Amino acid sequence: MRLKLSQDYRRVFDAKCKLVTAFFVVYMASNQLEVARLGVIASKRCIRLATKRNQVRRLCREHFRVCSQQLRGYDWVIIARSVLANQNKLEQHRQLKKLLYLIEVKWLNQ
RNA sequence: UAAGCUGACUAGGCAGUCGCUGUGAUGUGUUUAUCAUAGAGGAAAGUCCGGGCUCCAUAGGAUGCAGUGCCAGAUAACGUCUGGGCGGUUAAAGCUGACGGAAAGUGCCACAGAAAAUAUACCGCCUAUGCACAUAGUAUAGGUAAGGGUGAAAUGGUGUGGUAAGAGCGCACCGCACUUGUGGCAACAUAGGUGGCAUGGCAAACCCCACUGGGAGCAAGACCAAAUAGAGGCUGAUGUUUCUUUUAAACAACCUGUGAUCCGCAGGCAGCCGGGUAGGUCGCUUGAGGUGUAUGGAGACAUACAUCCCAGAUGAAUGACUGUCCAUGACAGAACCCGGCUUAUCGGUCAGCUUACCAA
Repeated sequence: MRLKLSQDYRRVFDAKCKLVTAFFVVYMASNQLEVARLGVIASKRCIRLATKRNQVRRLCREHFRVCSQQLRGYDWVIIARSVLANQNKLEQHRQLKKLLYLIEVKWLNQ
């Protein structure tokens, strides 16, 4: 599901549960729901061309959809950093997989 | 067949699985399931023009400012498009144009050159007179602008007559100006006559002439709900008259709006600082709409009839994976909507035209 409301975003940021890599910044906060909700931020300042911005957003959403069973019960916000735009598609895929693995190790196993 | 030019179209296809957004239907009953269906571009981009739409209680006049600038037409409108004229360019098809005015005025024209615009005379050419035996030379006075040299540009060009040497001084042709006729809606073209050369270039220098332009933009704007708050600070709220006074009214001034200035018009509290918010619904997609046929037109386009409904998000929907085929997929993502222009772009298809070669 998509994270839509402004107040939800603020709640996630205020939870201060974050993970930083070279390509992404991920915030997490628990919600009292049965599903996982995701918001992707790809700002115009980081990724200039609209096509690339859309591409990154879709990739993120797709990867989280695949893993949505493990991630349920939490709200997630992914911020894409400007380095990501210069990578090709294959590299972006690899980085996303790596990110998901890191998330699993850090939070879900606890 | 090859090379080139012009115009139009297209922008990986097919099958399967999972998912996203809108709409409709059904169920459940209050926000979710299931099914069906639709879902980015030729430039969606740059925001460079024009228009619709909305608001600013009006848009009226003068000046200014900005834009446009051969002619005719198309259009809602345009700086766009079509056709034509003229200039430039190409072997041709074609391409291309800041294409009104320099005898209204002001200004500028580096270097070189005598002289860059009131003209003038450096080297020259020629005549007369003096010096000199004389040619030559030199000095003075005068006549010239043919030749040389400079420059991006030199005061009509070429030829011929003419002359002391020369000169539109005369003549022929070309150019130019004026004028008359013819063709054309017009730009303009063309034929005749007259003049005897006047008007160097730059208007992408100011300027003049003609025409056009009120401003701001969908975060426009309308409604609903909540919250601060009809809160705080600062600035200006004047004078005269009427009235016993307050209030109120009139006139002048002042302030605000009419985003350049003045007049005019409207209003009487207005402006600034600082703080907070921007949640929902509408606007929001049926439109100068698309497609087809017919008619009119040289064309841009117009008219009539038939038919179709074709994105509408808002922390922002089009994706991922698998198989397969080929040429191995460029530039690139709607955000109120249209008409253009400009820029980016791997390719592919079709039509017309030109030239060259070959064959008949």
